[in-house]
Amino acid sequence: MARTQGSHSDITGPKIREAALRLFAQHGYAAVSMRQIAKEVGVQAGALYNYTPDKQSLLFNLMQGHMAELQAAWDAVPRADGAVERLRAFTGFHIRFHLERPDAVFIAYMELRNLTDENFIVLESLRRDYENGVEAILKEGVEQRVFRIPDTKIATLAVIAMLNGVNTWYRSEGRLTLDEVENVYWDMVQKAVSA
Amino acid sequence: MARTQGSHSDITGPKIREAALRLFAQHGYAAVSMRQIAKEVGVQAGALYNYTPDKQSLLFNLMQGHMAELQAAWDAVPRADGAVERLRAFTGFHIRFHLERPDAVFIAYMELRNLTDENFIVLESLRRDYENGVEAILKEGVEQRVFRIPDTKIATLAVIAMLNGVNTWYRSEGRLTLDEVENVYWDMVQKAVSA
DNA sequence: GTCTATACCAAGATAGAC
DNA sequence: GTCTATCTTGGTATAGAC
Repeated sequence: MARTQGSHSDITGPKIREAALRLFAQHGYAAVSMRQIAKEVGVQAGALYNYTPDKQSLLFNLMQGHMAELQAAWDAVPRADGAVERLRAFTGFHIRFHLERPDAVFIAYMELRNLTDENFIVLESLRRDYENGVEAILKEGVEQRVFRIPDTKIATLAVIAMLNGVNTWYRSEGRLTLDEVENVYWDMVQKAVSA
Repeated sequence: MARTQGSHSDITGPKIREAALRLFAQHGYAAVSMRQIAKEVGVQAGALYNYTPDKQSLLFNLMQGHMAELQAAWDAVPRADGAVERLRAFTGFHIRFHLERPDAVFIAYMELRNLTDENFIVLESLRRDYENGVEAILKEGVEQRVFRIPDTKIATLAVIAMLNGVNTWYRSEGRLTLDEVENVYWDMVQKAVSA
């Protein structure tokens, strides 16, 4: 018979984060109760408070962790030669990273409004850092005369918005492989910013 | 002294829709209570139920109304000559229509998960109709050899995702006029699908 | 058509036993 | 670290008076 009591701090913590991530993505932060999360994990609601001071912190930590991972992963991608190749690398990276974490991505974009003002500022700053990295590539390409872009800030947001769209329709069982998806988007991104 | 009781059916109905639209967009459907909506309108919570059978119907009607308006407005745009001009017309239409109704747009994309299964199917169908209209333009352009698009379905979603992005950053007091925004996006859209 | 009052239920969070 | 039990608040929705 399974134990229903005892210490499980090393596994319960991650399980709570996983359950919260999935449930928040599926139903929305406000629509998910602490009791629901606890049920998924297999503990009572009160036990959650050994791992998070409150529901808001749970959300914030998930979002902050996602953005930190995103930035760290992009920073770890080897710097390619020239703006065109760097943009191509970014396109592939961004698509793959996002497709691997649909829940975290969805939450990071959708639950900003449910953050406290304090937490919101932190997330906005992380998002801006990431965007600035992309804009730097576009600016570089404009200087090198390989891109022609009326407004690099808007183009940055447009490229990211376009790439994020892949999460709304891609299914791994679908007709296209990841490589094909990447190529289709790269074709569009590249032409969109081309000189 | 202001009346606190009496009949106001002709103004209360629209006021409820406006308040719900704004509050849902700002905080999310699940996070907004009927009491909050009532307070904005200036009535008691119970009075809302003279206008909607329940909270879910209120959301559904807002979303359905928005999509119906969107489709009707696009259908009313005069059909331009050739795929390129039609796509340009679409780009301008889509940007302007969406910027005029940021709250409704936000809800239409974000609150799908809070619809009942039945209502979700209806909305998805309306969304697909709209997308198909865009894809038809792209296909036409491919046939006429003015566009070169590896996958018209993906390109449709990519173009719409890119254009929707404008709602996340545009402010009417900002440095760009609507015409300039339109031109910047048209430059990117046109190049992205170009042959 | 709106009010007040309320039924009923579920939420977040805490206390104290084990 | 988890449990059970509970406090307090606020949710949707309804009933009946005006």
